[in-house]
Amino acid sequence: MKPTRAVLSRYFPDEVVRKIEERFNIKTLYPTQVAAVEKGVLDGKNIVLSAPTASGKTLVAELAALKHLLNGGKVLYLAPLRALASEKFKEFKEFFGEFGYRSVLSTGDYDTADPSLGKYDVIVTTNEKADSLLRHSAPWFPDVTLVIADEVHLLGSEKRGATLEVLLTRILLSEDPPQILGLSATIGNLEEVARWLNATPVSVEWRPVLLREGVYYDGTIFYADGASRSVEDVGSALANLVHDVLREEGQALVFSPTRRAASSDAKKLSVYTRKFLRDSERRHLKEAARKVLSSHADKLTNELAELMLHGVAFHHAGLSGDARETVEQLFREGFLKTVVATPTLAAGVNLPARRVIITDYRRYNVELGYHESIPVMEYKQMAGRAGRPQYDREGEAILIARNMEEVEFLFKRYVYSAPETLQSQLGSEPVLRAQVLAVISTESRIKTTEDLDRFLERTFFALKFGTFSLSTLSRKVLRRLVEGGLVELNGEALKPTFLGRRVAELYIDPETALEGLRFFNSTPASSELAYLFLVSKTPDMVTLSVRRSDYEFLETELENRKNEIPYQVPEDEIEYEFFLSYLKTALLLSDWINEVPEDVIVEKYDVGPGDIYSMTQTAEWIAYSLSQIADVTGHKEHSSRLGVLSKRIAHGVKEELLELVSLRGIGRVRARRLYEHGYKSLVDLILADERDLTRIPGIGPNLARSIKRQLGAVGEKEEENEEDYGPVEEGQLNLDSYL
DNA sequence: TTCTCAGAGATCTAGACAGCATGTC
DNA sequence: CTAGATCTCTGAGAA
Repeated sequence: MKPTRAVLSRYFPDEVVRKIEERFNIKTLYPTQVAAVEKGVLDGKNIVLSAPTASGKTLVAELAALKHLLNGGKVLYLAPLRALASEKFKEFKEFFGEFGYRSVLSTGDYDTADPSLGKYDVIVTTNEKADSLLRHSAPWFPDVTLVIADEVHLLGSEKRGATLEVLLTRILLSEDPPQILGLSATIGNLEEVARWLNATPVSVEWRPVLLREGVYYDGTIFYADGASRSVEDVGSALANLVHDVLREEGQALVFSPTRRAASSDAKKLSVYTRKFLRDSERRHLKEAARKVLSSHADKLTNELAELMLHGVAFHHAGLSGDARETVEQLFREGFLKTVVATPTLAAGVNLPARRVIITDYRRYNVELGYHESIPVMEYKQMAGRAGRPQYDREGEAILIARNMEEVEFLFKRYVYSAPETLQSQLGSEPVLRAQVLAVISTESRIKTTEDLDRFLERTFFALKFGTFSLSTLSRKVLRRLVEGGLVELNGEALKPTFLGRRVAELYIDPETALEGLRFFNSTPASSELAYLFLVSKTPDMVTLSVRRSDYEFLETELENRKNEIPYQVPEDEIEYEFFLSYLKTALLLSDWINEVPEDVIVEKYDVGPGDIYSMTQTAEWIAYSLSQIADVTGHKEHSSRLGVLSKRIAHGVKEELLELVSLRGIGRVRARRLYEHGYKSLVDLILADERDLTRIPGIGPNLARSIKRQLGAVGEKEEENEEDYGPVEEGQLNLDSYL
């Protein structure tokens, strides 16, 4: 810890330092921040900073950014998750706003028009969004003088690592490369990653709250420091650990390996958590539960609401976004005593708790078909959530062992182990295929295979494995792209086709486009289900797994609607299962756009509202992209059908409601009600009496007024959008006020 | 005849980025 | 170093 002034006065004018000290009450700097400054973040040096969660990495980023802003620079901040991006955006808006600089957020689900991004000083995006913006040749990019890559260890992620790797490679190779600040969890090969980024590695282990790691077995917590603690036996191991910390007015964050385990653990714990609730807390929780249920009335949400009344909740991706946020907030405010989560919360938003409990170190891997131990890095991420900086003197991360030998094993495997080394994920063919197409399509400097090789030489993969294997693989990948008509290769000369460029811009997997083309070329304009099946079959779509109990209904549907599906039913058993899972996915989407209620879909397909949301969102994007691909390749009929379908998926409605649903505040349910009451078009609504509208259930006076206002302002709509407020919440309608 | 319950066998398993044009119940 | 919690089916015995 050092006085802020002592460290910063060299770099910032007095009034800036004063503002940091006084306005933000930062009187001293953490070791993390001191170390980063000493290694040269503020001197423009590339840095990869590895430090625990909550050890002050964000302030390092803010200081570095501020330095650039004061010099007239521009900052690009990359986050791996939308939720993280929007969390940082809020922080930055406040911090940089104080100095007169403007921040924007741009992610897939929340976007401002691209050109206007250039007006801002700090641009916050997800990695993929930044990549996409670059593919659309963001005109402001050359002005960026600092790139901050948060959670760079994502580089090692099988699914998404390559995007970040290629994005960073592009940045490294850009004409006038910006400073790079990488922020990372602890990794095994920090030096290597730093070397790749021309950066100085800075590793700090300091935390603002002491972390004690331990393993529990049979009534005792064994700590890494040799101490131990007896825990009162109230039931199971998990119950004991939770009860023990609640008794001392702490909170517990429990990690369970599956959704089912999370909700069943939460249920078992409710007996204990409820005892620690005060009346006022109980009332608050009741209100919150009511609110959660007002937007989703399905099985899963009901289960959650019921548990919330007892001071516990589960948290996983099946929950709707607002339910998840509610749980996070209630836990932060102390109303919920315990949250049981799947790994969503391990890498997502920071939700610290006095005691973190990891119930199982194994996780089932569907691809491998067996349980594997979770990586050390993931354990460290979960453990790092222990201890709330303002409230707890120390935090505890406890693994549960089932016998004495396992206690020892867990210490060795997790507590005392260093995290794994990061591996480049660029070496897999499908991954490289998409990236190579993107690079060829959008990097104007890449005109020959030699240029491509030179680019690939600069990747993290090449640093580690040399160029040879990558260039061999890239030739193979190129051949495939040429065959697919996405790239033209004349001798050494390399050029994207129009289609290829479009695929890169749409951000879809080249295989998705090729799958679409095969469909368009072999099938005349088709049924709704055919298109949905196509969307589901695409590698960009997440498909539902087929359960034993699904066979019956899937096979009947298949029998009845075989003629609607322009694909052969495969003989091969494994292929057949894939086929059924595409069918199941297509059927869910079909129910969705035919206005089957959400709670019915939840029951029928055994998914949560959050799953429906993410599936429909993905399907909408793919359907739109495929309609674009059809358009570009001259399949007009396919294109227009897919275009309509995409809109229907977005809103979950039949075609006849598309017009109504364009109104703000009107979704699938209210649109249907309006329709049933005879308001079938916007014109009907223009002619309608405002008071008559309020008689329709679900439409109150505020909403009725809003509808009329929107319709009256049709001609002035442009004006409304003209003024750019950035992604600010105030711009949103508060729908609660309609109810 | 119907219900209940124990035991055996079968089943199932985390997460979440992107386009484009505007906003759920 | 490791699969285990939950669902479903079946059949025996009770009501």
